[in-house]
Amino acid sequence: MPELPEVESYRLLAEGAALGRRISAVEVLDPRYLRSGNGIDVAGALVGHAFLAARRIGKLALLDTDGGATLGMHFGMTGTLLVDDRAGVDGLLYTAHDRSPVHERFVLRFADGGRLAMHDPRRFGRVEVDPDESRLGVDLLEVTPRQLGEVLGSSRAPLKARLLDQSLLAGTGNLIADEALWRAGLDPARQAGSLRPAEIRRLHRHLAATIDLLLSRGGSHLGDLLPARRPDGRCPRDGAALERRTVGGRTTFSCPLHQH
DNA sequence: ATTGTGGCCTGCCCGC
DNA sequence: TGCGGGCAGGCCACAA
Repeated sequence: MPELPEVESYRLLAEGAALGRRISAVEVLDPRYLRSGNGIDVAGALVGHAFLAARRIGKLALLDTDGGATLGMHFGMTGTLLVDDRAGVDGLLYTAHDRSPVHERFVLRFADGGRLAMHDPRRFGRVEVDPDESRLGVDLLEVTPRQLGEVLGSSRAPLKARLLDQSLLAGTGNLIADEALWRAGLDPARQAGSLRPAEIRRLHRHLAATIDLLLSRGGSHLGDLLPARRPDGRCPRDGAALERRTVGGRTTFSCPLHQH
């Protein structure tokens, strides 16, 4: 699913194509897609209003309306944002070949006849009005070395698990975590609190470089490690057989030769 | 409190 | 060719 680069492309799409258009209708095609713990009436909050700004915190896209309400969109593992049937990114696995309307879960109609839709075959995504933004930690694009040190803290959890904890560091997904740790030469399973200051700085540098690279390439699935993320995969750097494990509950590939 | 696990869903790929 | 099992980039509730 979308990691930060994909959600950023959705944000850019919304910013360029959805701002200033009056919303005329809300279609919740899948009732479970609505996360309505705060009891806010989605249609009531959106209809008649227009979006003023498109923001993003981690993997959460946020559209602020001129009525004061904010539409929050999570894309789960297979979600895509469509505006007037243009997609935010191409080449997303699982959805690239199939944008069948039956997989649309949430649609906004604009008074000008256009539409904004969330397409999500696997239905792990969610929409919510006025989501609690404080649930999310510092955004991966903005984290400082000092903040990264605080994210890791003295935790005994695996390093990778901490990087994936959205309440601490927002935006890191499984692929980006593997790619950055591979580049930084750090073992994903190491206790987070065991990193020395120099290693934290190194990790910060490689996280930043990784996200910049993937943003410029246009997708979290375009990393250098990704082609080797398969059985019998070999480290693109030194040719060693990659190790495949579950770390932090997620499938993890790493190089036993240069990641410590 | 922190850390780990199962479950949510659907589609694809592989092996039999 | 058909079918079952395993697997997938996220997140949440719950258990220990």
